[in-house]
Amino acid sequence: MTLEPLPSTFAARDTIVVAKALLGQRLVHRVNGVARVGRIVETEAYLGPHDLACHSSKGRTARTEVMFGPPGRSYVFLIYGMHHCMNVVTGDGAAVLLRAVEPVEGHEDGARGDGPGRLTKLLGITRAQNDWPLDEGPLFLARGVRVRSIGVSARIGVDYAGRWAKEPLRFFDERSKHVSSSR
DNA sequence: GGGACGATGTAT
DNA sequence: TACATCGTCCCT
Repeated sequence: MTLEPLPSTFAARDTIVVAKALLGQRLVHRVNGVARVGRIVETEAYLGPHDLACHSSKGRTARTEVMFGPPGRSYVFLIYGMHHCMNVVTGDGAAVLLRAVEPVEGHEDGARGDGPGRLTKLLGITRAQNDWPLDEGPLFLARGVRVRSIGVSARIGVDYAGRWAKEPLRFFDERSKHVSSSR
C-alpha cells in the first residue's frame, strides 16, 4: 500500500474544512514494525474557546495547551477513565475529533473502529501519543480517496453545551458501514 | 484533600 | 438503562 503522508499544512485550515477533508484519509500507526491502518469515516469539529462543547472553552490548561499549539499534531485524552479519544489539532484552541475508521490493515480479524474509543483501541493510541506530529513519525495521516457523499449531524455526547450541542459539526461518510451508532 | 463530571462502550 | 473507572478541574 502506498502511504503518502499529508503535509502539516493540511490541518492549518478552517476546522470545519479540515473535519470534512479528513474523511476518506488514512490514519497510520506503526507499532513494532507493523503498520496499523484505518480509513477515517467520521469526524467532529470542535471550534475553539467560544465553542462550549470544546475542551478549550474551559480555559487554557495543561491538558488543552496542545490545542493552542501548531496545527497538525495529535490531542489525545482519556474519557470516562477507560477510553482514549484522538483529535487532529487545527490551532487556536480548535481540533477535529476522529470518531470512526474502517479497519484497513494490520488489525486482528473482527476488530472494529466505529466509535472514538474503539478507533484508538484499534490503532493502539493512548495518551503516550498525545502531542505527536501527524506528518511524520510512527503516527501519521496518509492520503486516501475523497468520499463521495458527506453526511452531517449534531455532535454526539455534548448535550451539556447549550446551543452548541445542536450545531451541525459531525461529518461522516454516508456510504460507510463503519460509522458509529449515534444515540 | 476531595468531589463532580465526562467528546464512551458494553452488558442488562 | 446501569455502570465501569480515573484524569482533570475547581472548590460550586
